Amino acid sequence: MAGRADTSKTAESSDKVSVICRALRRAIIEQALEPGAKLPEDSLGERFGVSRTIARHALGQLAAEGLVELRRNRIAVVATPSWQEARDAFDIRIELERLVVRQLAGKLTKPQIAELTAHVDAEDRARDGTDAVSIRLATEFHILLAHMTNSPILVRYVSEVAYRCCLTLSLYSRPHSSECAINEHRAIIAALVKGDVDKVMGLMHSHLDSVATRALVAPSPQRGRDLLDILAPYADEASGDRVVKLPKAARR
Amino acid sequence: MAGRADTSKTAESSDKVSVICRALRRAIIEQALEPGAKLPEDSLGERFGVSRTIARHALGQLAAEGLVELRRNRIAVVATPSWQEARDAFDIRIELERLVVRQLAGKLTKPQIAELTAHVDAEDRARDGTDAVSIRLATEFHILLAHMTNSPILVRYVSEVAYRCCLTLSLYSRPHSSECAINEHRAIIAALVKGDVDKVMGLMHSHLDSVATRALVAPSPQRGRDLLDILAPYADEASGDRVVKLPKAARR
DNA sequence: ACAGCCCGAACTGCATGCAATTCGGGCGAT
DNA sequence: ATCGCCCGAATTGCATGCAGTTCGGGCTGT
Repeated sequence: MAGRADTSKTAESSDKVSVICRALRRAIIEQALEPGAKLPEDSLGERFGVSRTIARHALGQLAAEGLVELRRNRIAVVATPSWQEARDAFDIRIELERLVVRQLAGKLTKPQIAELTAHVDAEDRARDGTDAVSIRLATEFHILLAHMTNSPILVRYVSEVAYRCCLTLSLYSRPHSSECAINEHRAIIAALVKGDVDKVMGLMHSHLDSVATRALVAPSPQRGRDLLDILAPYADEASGDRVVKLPKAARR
Repeated sequence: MAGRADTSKTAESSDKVSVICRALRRAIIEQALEPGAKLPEDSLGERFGVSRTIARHALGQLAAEGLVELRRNRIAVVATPSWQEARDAFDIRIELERLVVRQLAGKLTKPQIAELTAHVDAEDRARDGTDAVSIRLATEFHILLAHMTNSPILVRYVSEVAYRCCLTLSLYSRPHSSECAINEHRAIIAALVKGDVDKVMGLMHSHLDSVATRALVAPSPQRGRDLLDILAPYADEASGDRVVKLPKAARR
C-alpha cells in the first residue's frame, strides 16, 4: 500500500536491465562511482553476468535519466553536471517536491506516517555509518514521500532529479556536513500530519534550498574542473605570453 | 543561440536511435499512433532500415519517457495513461512551466521574442490545417519557451511532460476545439516581454489549467475503457443475474 | 628531452542467430 | 453454437560476431 514495489510500470524493461540500472544508480549516489568514472560496456556486462547488449541498454536508460553521459564511439561515463545544471536541478526539485507535500498534507494514513518516521529513525541510526549510506537514506526519504502521492509520474521525476542532485553534491559539496538535516525531515513529517499546507511547502522549500546553497558553494572559480572553461579567460593573451605547459597531467 | 540544436547532451545515444525516437515521438503526438497501438520491434526496424537491436533500444528510450509501455515478452505499445495519470502530468507540467516563465520574464532577447512571435504566427497559419499539426505546434511553443531558459534539464522535463499531455489529450479530449488557445500564447509572450513575473506565471497557470480541465472531462464513467474497472461494480451481483454477453467485440 | 606519429589493443555500433515466450486461429469436445 | 485446448507463427530476450572508431604507449625524428 504505502510503499510500492516500484518495478511496476516505470519503464525499466525486463529484469536484467533494471537490475543493472538499480545497481549503478545506487553506486552513483553512494559515490562509489564518481562523476567522470568510466563505464565500459564489457566490464559492466562481465560484472553483472550479462552480454554487452544488455549493459548497453542499461547505460541508455541511465543516460535518459541524466546519470550517465553517452558520447558516440566513446566509453560512457558517469555524468558530470556543470554547476549551472546542478543549480537548475535543485530549482526543479524544489518545485516538484513542493507539489509532493502539497498533495500529501493532511492526507497521510497512519501506516504511512509510521513508515516515514521509521525511515527517519533509520537515518538517525546511520549517522555513525559512512556518509554514503546517510546520503542515500536522505535521498530515499524524499523519494518515499513522492511514492505516497500515488502518482507514478511524480515519483519518476522526483527520483530522477533527486539522484541528479546527489550526483552534483558529490561534485560541488564540501564533506557535506550531515547534509540533509534529519531534523528538517522530522519537521516536514510533523507539518504533513498537521495538514498545514503552506507551512509544509515552506519547510520543504527552505529544506531543499538550504541543502542547495550550503552545498553548491558559488560558481567556485577552481572547482569547475573543466579545463577549457578554466583556460577560457587566458585564451586571448595566449599569443602574447607563453602559457604554462600542461603536458599530460592536465588530461583527465 | 536562441533555439539550440538539442542533440547536445540529453542522452539520445548515437544517431539512428534518436532518429527513430524523434519519428515515433512525433507520430505519437500527432496521433498517427494512437494510445495502445502496437510497436513490434521488427516492423520498426524494417521501417527505419535498422536491426531489431536498434529499434529495441529506441523503444527503451521512449519507455523511459513514458510514451511507450514495455511489457516483458509482449509487444510494446504506445502508452495509455490512466485519467489520473493524465491529471498528474498536467499538475507537474503547470509547476514546471511556471518555473520556465519565472526564469524568462523580462529576460528575453530581441531575437528570442521574434522567434516566439514567428512561432505563434505559424500556429495561426496552421489553423486551417489538420488538428495534428496544430496540436504539435502548440506543444512546440511550450518547448520552445523551455529551450530559452538555457537549462537542459528543464527542457527535458518540460518536453517529456508536454508530450505526455499530448498523449492524454488524444485519449480523453473531445475533438479539442483549437485546444491550446493561440491568443493565450500571445498574451504570455506579451507578459514575458513586459517582465511581469506574477502576471506571466498566472497566465501560464490558467492557460495550462484550462487546457487540462477543458480536455480532461472528469473521470467520465464510460470513457475509462478499462473493461475490468467498468465491470468492477457489477462483479458482486454477477452470481444473481446473467450479465450481458461480451463475446469478442469487447476486446480492444 | 620532447613532440609527433604509428600501430596494436580496447571499445563501441550494429546486425544476426538461437532459445523461450506469447499470440491467434482451427479443431475437437461438450 | 460455444468453450477450451493445442500447435504453428509471430515476437521478444539475449548472446555473439564483425566492422569501424578511439585510446594509449612506444618508437622515431628532431
